Amino acid sequence: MLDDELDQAVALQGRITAFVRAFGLHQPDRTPCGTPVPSSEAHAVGELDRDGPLTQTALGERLRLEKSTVSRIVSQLTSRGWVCRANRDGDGRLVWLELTPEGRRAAGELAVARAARFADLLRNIPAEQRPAVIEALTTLVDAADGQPPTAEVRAAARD
Amino acid sequence: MLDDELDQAVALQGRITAFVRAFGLHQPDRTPCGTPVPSSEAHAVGELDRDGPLTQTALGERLRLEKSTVSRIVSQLTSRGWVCRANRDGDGRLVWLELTPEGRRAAGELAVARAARFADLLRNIPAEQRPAVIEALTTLVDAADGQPPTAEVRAAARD
DNA sequence: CTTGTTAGTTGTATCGTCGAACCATGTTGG
DNA sequence: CCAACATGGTTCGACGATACAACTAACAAG
Repeated sequence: MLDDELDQAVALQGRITAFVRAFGLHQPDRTPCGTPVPSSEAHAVGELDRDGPLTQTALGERLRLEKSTVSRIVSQLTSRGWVCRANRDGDGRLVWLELTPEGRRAAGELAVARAARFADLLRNIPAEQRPAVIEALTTLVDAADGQPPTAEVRAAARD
Repeated sequence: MLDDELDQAVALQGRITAFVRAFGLHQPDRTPCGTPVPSSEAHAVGELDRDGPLTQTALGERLRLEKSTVSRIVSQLTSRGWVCRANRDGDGRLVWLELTPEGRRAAGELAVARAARFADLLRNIPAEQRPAVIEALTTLVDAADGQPPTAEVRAAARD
């Protein structure tokens, strides 16, 4: 590995770390809404709002979460009355998740709150640099997708 | 707000969300090392390794964590024998944190492991785009710093 | 109908963080 | 000089987020 590459890797690491801290991704953010909503639930609701009814595994793949974790999140959402678990005819094992009208309303409010947060962030980026930043993030996501931190990878990395 | 800006905000949000998921920032990552080290401890050690002895509040500011959280992390690190708490002469309230030789060794190993992770990421970014990505992240950190998610801000956002 | 697979659930463990209450130790103004 | 305030840390209790393992129910083949 060239020194130049090593320098770049170090820089990348520093920037990402700094961003995580500066943007508060560490913190157990209670997303604002009528009642405070845990962010994991907010993510799930957002996904269901965008991509219609999903099974739990499908939702888990989108969120990159373990099925057990998804099951718990969904339980919380149903007890909130935002999601309904349905067994459509066909495969009896599948649990189809769909937002209730309440859930759709909540999803809308959450989307607004989130948008405001990101609009603030955007406002602090000089206008002429915005496209470049968005472009760069796209590149970064693609790069991260190339080395998905699945359970196997993480387990291997631990050894 | 212009529609264009709104579109950009939505794009930004999507990219950041995608990156968080793709890079696994959600997951309780046990950083590899001799023994698995919780990532919060790894961050603290890294900071102490870079910026010499620090007081706990100083460390907390760097990590953007509450003093109670820092106290707990430091306790774990001292019980690991990686950090020593010292009371220098002067202000008797201050607790100065310094890595032990063991701690410095561990910090080195952790740095290597982390560097490998980011080198992998870098390798998935086309070489000619790397400087642009790093530059964009710098811009993003600055933007995030402009609206630091401190306790007051988060509390205000909740209301 | 037995064997194997797949979708979800539940139990257990760990990590990560905050806020409030509390205790020292300093600092400052009367 | 001492009372009142400020500051750095610690402890306690709570909650969020996640994983893995063991289990059940439903399906799929042979």
